Amino acid sequence: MDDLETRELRYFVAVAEELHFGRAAVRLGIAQPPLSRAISQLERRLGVQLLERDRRGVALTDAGGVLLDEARGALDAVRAAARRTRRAGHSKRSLVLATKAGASHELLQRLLDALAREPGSAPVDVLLCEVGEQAGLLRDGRADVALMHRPFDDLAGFDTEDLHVEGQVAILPARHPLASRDQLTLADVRDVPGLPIARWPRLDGSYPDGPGPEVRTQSQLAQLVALGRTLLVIPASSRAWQWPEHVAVPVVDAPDVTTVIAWQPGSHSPAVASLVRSAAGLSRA
Amino acid sequence: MDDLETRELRYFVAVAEELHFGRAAVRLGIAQPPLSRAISQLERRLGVQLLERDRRGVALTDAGGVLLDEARGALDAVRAAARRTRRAGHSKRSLVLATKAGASHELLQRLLDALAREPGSAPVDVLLCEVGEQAGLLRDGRADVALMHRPFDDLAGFDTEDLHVEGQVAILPARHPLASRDQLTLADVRDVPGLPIARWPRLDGSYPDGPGPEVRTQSQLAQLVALGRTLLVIPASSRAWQWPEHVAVPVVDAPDVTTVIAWQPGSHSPAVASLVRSAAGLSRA
DNA sequence: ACGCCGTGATACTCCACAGGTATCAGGGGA
DNA sequence: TCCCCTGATACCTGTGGAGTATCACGGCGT
Repeated sequence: MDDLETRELRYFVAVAEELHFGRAAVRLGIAQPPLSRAISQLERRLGVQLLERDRRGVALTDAGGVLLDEARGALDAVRAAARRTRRAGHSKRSLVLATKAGASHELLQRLLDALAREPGSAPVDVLLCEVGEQAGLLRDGRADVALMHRPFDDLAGFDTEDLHVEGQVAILPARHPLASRDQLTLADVRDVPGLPIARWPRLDGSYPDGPGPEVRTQSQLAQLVALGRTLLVIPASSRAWQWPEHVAVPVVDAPDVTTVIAWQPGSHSPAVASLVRSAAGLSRA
Repeated sequence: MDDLETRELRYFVAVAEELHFGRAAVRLGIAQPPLSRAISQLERRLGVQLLERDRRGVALTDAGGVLLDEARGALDAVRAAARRTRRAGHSKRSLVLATKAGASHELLQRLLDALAREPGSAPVDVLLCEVGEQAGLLRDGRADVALMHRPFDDLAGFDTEDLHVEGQVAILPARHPLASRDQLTLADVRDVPGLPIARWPRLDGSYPDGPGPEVRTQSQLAQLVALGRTLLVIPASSRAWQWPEHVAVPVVDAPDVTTVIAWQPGSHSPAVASLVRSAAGLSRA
């Protein structure tokens, strides 16, 4: 019962994602026949059919779906091992903190200040990323800790510590009728004529239906807001990237947003532990 | 920047654990020279020194320590991928539930009864294991869910749902002076003459100092209790494996024990989800 | 109806590299 | 001093991963 090699997992993930041997082979930088052989050998080794080949394309079996999930996780773990080891060895003892660009700006500022004052703490590199990217960065070792936001981000599989709770505000052009109100409800901001809420892609890259503009990055969104083309409901602290000609109005019944610091469980790294302790202490102060 | 292969990780873990190339090679079933080469190639690939070879043995560098941690996790993930895929394919749609032998007996009974009554739920295989084994079983895919006990078990890295909270009791021979009390404190049961508390091995296999007998398995412990050689403080529900000539006295200031059901986060398996839902519903009823 | 394209599978060839054996180098301990 | 035990080196061998060429087959165009 010997272990699978990461090469086999990598090959399978490519085929399972492309559902096409030829394209998967190109993506992997090898020829198609070795890939075919590798996959059928993998199926033989596992004693399980992973792919349904009816001509014109390929489909995943149930077992194949399970392996796709598991293999992604396993590959992330292998890559994290390499990344963390390299960083530990190159003895830049710095930690990488991932956070959504623009979010929790003030909290981050205070955290970095506090760490700078703390003697003997590792230097922190800040890695600004797009929405939802943090989980992947943590999982494959490109980041050591991340600031994430409940209930938006998926915290499954991480250890977390709550840092900050806040309400949400709606961002509106200053001259908009709703902008003069001193509070709003979710009902008020749903289906505002001329200010539809932007649509983010699903995991598979497709967009839900609706009137709002399609958006993939925070900077796209920021520009649409500046143009007065979309309405935004965001945590109060995100106003750090404020637009001068817009106002923020509290949305009283929007769910509270908790900023948490997240890290890989079982990390055993004293540097991570001490950073988390500093952050937690900060929020209690 | 190609990925590490599981073979390399396996080799490194063997050397790092044995701190001896020869023994590691035997354990891996290969000769020593290829192992030496594989490790130094791994060091070259990572650009990091992993081992300090001063003649007479080998020591881990800091980076080596990091890799040992990470590699164990990565190997578990790879093995879990293979195990779960095999099980998914062989279409015995059963789930494996791991639990400490003897613990939470009544809760387990009710859970299994409830699942048996539930139409369309997957059959459950119960895997009885020793103290602390559950985490490893979940991590490498030998089990799908586990009953674990806070604060005893390390729940880091798992999703959990609380099922049951209970106090702890001391198990004493019926004729012991303390047995007639209707409650005890931790101070009462510490250093009871003639009834020292058993010592469990540490992670490295060594035992802490103390007067109590050394113990590795639950059945060893059960026998020592039956012989009246040791005193036991355990969750009240564990009395399911009761000894007729012993009594259980509540220890009022011992920390409460919470029985939780734990699973791998991001499991995406509907069978696991429905089992957890059943269990959670059970505890609310 | 026929032939063409695009799919994945096979047949074979080749060489890179994992693994084996033999041996070296050096530091402690008897 | 010698010997043993450590890990490293040198060199050889065979497996198997990867390449090229080709097949088998179904859909679809004309």
